[in-house]
Amino acid sequence: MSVDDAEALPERRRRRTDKRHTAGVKAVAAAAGVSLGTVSNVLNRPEVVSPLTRAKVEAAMAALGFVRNESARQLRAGSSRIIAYLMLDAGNPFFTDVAKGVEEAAQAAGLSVFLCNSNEDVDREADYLDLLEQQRVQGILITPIDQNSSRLRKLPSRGTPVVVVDRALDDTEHCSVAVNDVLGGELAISHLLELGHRLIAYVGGPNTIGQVLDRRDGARNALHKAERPATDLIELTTGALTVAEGRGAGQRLAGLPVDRRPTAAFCANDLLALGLLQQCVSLGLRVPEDLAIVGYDDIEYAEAAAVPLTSVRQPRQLLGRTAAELLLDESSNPDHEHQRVIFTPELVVRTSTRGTG
Amino acid sequence: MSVDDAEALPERRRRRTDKRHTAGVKAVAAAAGVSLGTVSNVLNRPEVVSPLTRAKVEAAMAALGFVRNESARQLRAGSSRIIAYLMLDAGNPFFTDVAKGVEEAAQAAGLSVFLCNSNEDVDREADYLDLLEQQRVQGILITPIDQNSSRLRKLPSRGTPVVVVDRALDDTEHCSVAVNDVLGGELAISHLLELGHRLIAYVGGPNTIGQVLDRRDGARNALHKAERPATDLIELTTGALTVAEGRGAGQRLAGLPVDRRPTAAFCANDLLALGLLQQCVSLGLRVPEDLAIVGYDDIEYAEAAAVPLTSVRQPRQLLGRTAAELLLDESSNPDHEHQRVIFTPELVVRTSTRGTG
DNA sequence: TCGGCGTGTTGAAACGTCTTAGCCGAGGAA
DNA sequence: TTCCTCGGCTAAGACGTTTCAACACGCCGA
Repeated sequence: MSVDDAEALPERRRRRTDKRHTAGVKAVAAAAGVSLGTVSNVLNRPEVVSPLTRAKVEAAMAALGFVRNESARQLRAGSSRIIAYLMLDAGNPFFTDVAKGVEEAAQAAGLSVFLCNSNEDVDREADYLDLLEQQRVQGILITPIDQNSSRLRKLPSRGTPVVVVDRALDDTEHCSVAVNDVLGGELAISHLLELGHRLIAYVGGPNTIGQVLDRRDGARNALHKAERPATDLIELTTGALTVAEGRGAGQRLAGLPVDRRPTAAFCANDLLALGLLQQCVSLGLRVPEDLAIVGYDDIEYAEAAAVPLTSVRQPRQLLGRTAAELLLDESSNPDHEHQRVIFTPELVVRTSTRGTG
Repeated sequence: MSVDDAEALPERRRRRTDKRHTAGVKAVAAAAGVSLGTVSNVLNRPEVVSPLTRAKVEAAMAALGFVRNESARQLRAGSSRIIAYLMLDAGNPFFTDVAKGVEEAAQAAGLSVFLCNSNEDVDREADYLDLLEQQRVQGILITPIDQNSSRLRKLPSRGTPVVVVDRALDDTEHCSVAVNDVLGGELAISHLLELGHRLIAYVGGPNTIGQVLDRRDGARNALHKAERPATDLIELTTGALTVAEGRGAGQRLAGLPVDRRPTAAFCANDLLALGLLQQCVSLGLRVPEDLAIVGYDDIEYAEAAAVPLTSVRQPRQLLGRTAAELLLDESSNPDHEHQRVIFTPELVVRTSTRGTG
C-alpha cells in the first residue's frame, strides 16, 4: 500500500461532502507565513499591520482565491451587515420605488439590502420573518399584511429592530413611516371642486384596506369643507386595486344617465385610474371634457397613459430612505426613540383634469 | 464586596456588547433537563427522539423564545437554504415577473429567495456577487450587466453555482435560460406584413444591448423571407428603452412626410411602445388606422394602454422557474450538466394592430 | 545597563450549532 | 442467568472566524 493510496481515500471523502474547496484564513496564514490573527487583522484592521506583511498576506489571499466565510464572521462578531425589506408586492412599482430609497440609504451606511417578497401572502410573510430572524439580520423593514401579527411584535424585544413602512402604527414597539392619505384624498377632491365639478365619483375598494378608507375620508372631508352635500360624492366600490377593476368601474360609470353621471372621478390608485380611463375613452367619453380623472400614487405609467394622468404623488423613495435611516438609528444609537413619521402627499396636475392647456 | 457586586460587572458587560439576549440550544437544554445533542435532534431529526422528551424540549423552546442561529448552523453544516436572484432592474415589471417564477420554484424545493437589485450598476453587481459568495448562498441566479465579468466566471469553480437568466451565454461554466429574441422580431414583423403594411419602423436602442440587436435582426429576417427590400425597414434608434424615448421617437415619426412615413412600428420593448403610442395619439394620428404598433415584453400595462397594445410575450415566470430548477439541479445532482435553454416567444394581438374588430 | 514604551505579531479561547462515537438500560434470545 | 441488541440519549469535538491578553523586539531616556 503506497503513500498515495493512503491519502487517496480521505481526499475523495472530502470532495464528496465538501463541494467548496475554498481556502480559509488558516490556509492563507500558512501560505503567507504568518499567524491566523494577522490575516484577520489584514481583513478587519489593515492599518495595524505593517505594509510588508500586509502585502504578503494579500498576495496569498489572491493566489488562493480566499473568500471570507460570512457565517463564521457573523457568528463570532455577532453582527450582520445586512438589512432586509420585506415587500408586500414586488410587482407594484410603488414598492420597488420605496425599495430604491432603502437601497440608497443602506449603501450610504455601508450595508447591503436583501429584498423579500411576501406577495400579499400571510404565510410567506411569516416564513420570511422567521428566516430573517434566524439569519440575525441587522434589521427588518416591512410593509406588513397583518400589522397585528404577534411575530412582528415579538421581533424587537428579541433584538431585531423593525420599521413599518407605508402603514402608521399606533404601537410602541416599532418606528413607522407613512404618508397622510386623508390629506391626499382632500387634495384630489379640492382640485376637482376648484375646476367647477359638482358630482364626483370615488372609485376604490375593497373597504378592508386602510389606504382606501383614508383616501375616501379625505374626499369626504374636502366636500364637507367646501360646504357641499355628502351626496355629491358617488362611491363606486371595487373588488381590488387593479386595472381590470378600473375598467369595470368605467363601464358602470358610463352607463349612468347623463344627468346623474359624475363629471369627475377620483380613483384610489393609478391602476384603477388607468383602467377607468381606458374604458371610458373606448366608450366614447372624452377626458377631461366629459370626465376628469385623478389617480393616486403617480406611478411611472400614469404619465405615460394616453391622456397623462393627474395623480397624487407620494414621496416613495424618501419613504424608503427615511425608513432605512430610522432602522439604522435604532440599531446603532443606544438612545434611540421610536418615531412615527408621516409624509405629505402632493398633487401632480396633468391633462386628465386640466386639458391640453 | 458582596456577591451581588461581584456578579454585577460581568452582567453589565454582557449587556453592552450583546444586544440580543436570545437563548441558545444550551439554555434550552438546561431548561428541559436534557443535553445539547437532544435539542439539536429535536430541531433536525424529530423522529429519533421520544415523544415525551420532544414535548419537554419544545415547551422549553417556546418558553425561552428560542430562535435558531442560522449562522452557526450554516457554519457547521456547510450549506445554506437560500438562493439569490440578482436582478438587473427591480423597477422593470419584466424582471419582477421572472422573480415570481423563481420564488415559485424555490418554495417548492423548500428554499428561500433573496432578491438583490444591481440597478444596472456594474459596481453594485460586483458588490452583491461578493456578498452572496461570502454568505455561501446555495446558488445565484443573475441577469448580468457584464456577462464577461471575471467575477461571474470564477464563482462556479469556487463552489457557488450560477445560472444566467435572460441572456444566452456561449460559455461552459453556467447554465443559461433565455428567450429567442430573433424569432420574436420575426413574429412581430411577419404579423405586420400579413396585415398589408409595407413601410415599417423599428424603434429601439441603444445598439449596445444584445436584445435590441437580436430583435432588429429578427425584423430584418422577416423582411428578407417575405422578399421585401431591406429599405422597407426604417430604423429609429433611441438612447434607452424608456417611455420618454418612445415619445421622442413618436415625434420624429409623425414629422415624416406622409409618403415616407411608415404605417406601422415595431418597438424593442413596451415602454417605448407606450411612449410612441401616447405621442402619436396626441399628435392626431389614429392607432391602428394611421399607425399600427407592436411592442415587446407584454407587460401588464401594455394591455391597459389607451389602445391595448399588440406585443411579443415572453414566458417570464417560466423563465424564472426554469432557471431556479436548473440551479437546484446543479447544486444537488452530482451528474449535473450545464444547459442552455431557449424559450419561444409568442405574439399577442390586440387593438393596436388589428383595430377594434 | 536597565526599565519602560510602542509597534507588530502570536496563540488560544470563544461564538452556537451539528455530528459522531459511544454510553446506558431494558428487553429478548439462548 | 448471561449475552446481545437496540432505542434513546450524552459528551466531546469540529466548523472558520474574531478577539484579546501576552509577547518579542528595537528604541529611547535615565
